[in-house]
Amino acid sequence: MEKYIELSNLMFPNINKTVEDLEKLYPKRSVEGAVTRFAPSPTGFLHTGALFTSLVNKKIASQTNGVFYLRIEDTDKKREVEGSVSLLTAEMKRFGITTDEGVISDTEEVGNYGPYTQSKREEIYKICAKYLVANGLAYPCFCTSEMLNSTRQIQEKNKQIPGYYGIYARCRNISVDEMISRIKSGEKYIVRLKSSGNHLKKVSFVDLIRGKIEIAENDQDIVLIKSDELPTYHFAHVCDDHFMRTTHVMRGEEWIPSVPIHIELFEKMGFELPKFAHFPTIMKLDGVASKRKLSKRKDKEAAVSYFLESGYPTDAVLEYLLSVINSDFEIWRAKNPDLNIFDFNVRLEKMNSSGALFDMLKLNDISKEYISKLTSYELLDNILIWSKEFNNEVYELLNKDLKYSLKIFGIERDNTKKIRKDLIKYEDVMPNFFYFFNNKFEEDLSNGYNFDINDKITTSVITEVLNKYLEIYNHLDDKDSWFNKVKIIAENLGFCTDMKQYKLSPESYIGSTADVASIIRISITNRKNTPDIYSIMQVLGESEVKNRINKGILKLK
RNA sequence: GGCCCCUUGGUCAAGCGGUUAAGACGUAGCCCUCUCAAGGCUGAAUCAGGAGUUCAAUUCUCCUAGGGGUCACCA
Repeated sequence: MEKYIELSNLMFPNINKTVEDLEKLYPKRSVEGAVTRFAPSPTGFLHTGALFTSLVNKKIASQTNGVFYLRIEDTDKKREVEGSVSLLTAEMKRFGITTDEGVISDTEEVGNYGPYTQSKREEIYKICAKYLVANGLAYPCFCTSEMLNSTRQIQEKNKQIPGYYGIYARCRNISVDEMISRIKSGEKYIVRLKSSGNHLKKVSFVDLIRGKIEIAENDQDIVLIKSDELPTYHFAHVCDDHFMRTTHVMRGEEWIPSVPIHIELFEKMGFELPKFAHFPTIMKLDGVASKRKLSKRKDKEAAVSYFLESGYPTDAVLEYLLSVINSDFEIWRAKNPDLNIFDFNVRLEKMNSSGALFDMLKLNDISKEYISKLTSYELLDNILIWSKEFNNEVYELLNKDLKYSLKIFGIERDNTKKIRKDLIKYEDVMPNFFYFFNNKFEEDLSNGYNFDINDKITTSVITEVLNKYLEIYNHLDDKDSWFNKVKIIAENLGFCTDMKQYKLSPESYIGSTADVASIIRISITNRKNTPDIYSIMQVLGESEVKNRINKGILKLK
């Protein structure tokens, strides 16, 4: 016993605080709700799966009046990407994933359980490691990575479980005296757990999503403190979640296999075990039959920045995520179309435990629906905000004449139940509405008109329609009289004005009223699918409408 | 390969021993219609396979298969 204490003092000469001191410094919280956290590594960007993890962690805390905090796990200095933390916090904020505590920017944090950045918690980990060494539960390991590699090769050759355990854990059997003298002589070492687990026995724990899970006990003498003096994930997780008083550890399912390590660590430290929940992975179909994790390199939708850049409303993305993973969200949404997404109660036990495929089509539908509910004011506002950041051309165009822009978005939107759903994301504005801007329209026209309706509608028919239309066009007409005039043109030129009739014998006519309308639509917008032509003309104004029709006639000659 | 997790239509997903096996997206058709849409209606399409338990199995148990994850001084 004495020897272990001597060893621990030798290994951690500058550590004077004890685990008891930490217990006092970070007392049990008085909140009765769940204490949850989101603990990403600063490796560059917010992953879509991570957005989901943070959403659920936040929800579980807020639903129970608990605490949700952000911790940065930066113990791997090699993988760290500069600027990640500010990007991460900014992106979370954009999606409304606000925290009660923890890191809030790359320089600031709030709360009494910090620091919330692991690299600043070195002393805490060392206090804990020293405790373990002093009690003979951890030891210094002098093995070099070459030695480790060669034993791994031997193990693989002999088809044995790889790793540092049993007879392969050679440093665990070195006498304490020898450890002390080797350290004194300046030999380099790391700190390992002295595992007492048995691989043939099982540990079980209750996963809040999956129920009881049984796995073999950990028997590996895993690394606690690396040669850079920072802890490994496992050790940091146990120390942090204990002293930050996390009650619910909720993370991706890739952590399930290492839970036995964590359980052993919690027990050796004498810490109470938190509750665990492991989320399924969001997958993507790769080829025909095989699935894989969303990957940043292959899938644009793996990074939440993609949704931001293309202008998906952030709530639509969250809504999609919830609908993918939580069974009754869509039913709730149907019943409560106007409630905020954060009013939905997430229930872990209702969460699906199998990995879901990311379905862009479904996201698009949700997003379309979301945008269709906005008023023209809200839409313009959102697009202005989006374009200012991501598409300057759109911003300039819309901002030049706000009244005009508002009119564009008002078409078939305000005061109507028949709202169009042309926009999936804000990025779609220009492809859909370019023709409201003369220079954009001209640009589009440089590839020619696309009057491709049917074989009987030749250039001369089109010219005739346009000429007639110009004759009768009156900008002051209301919608009904305007359409009546269109019908008259159609009738005079041999088009069928009765759709039913036309469907019965299309061969007896050049086309239908619909085709006449198409001709007018194309001459004004060069598109076959647009909102109501009458409304478009009203927004464009009389002279521009005449101008465009004249231009069409000229170009066709 | 060992261990772990998962498996209801094309996708997401209700279901928790007896159901005509919800719903959404997508898809096909029809209706509405003065254009483009929007909307409405209808249809096609699912319990991975095999044993067992049971009067009864999508539901419980076991096996097989498939998919995914994990086996670092990375998280």
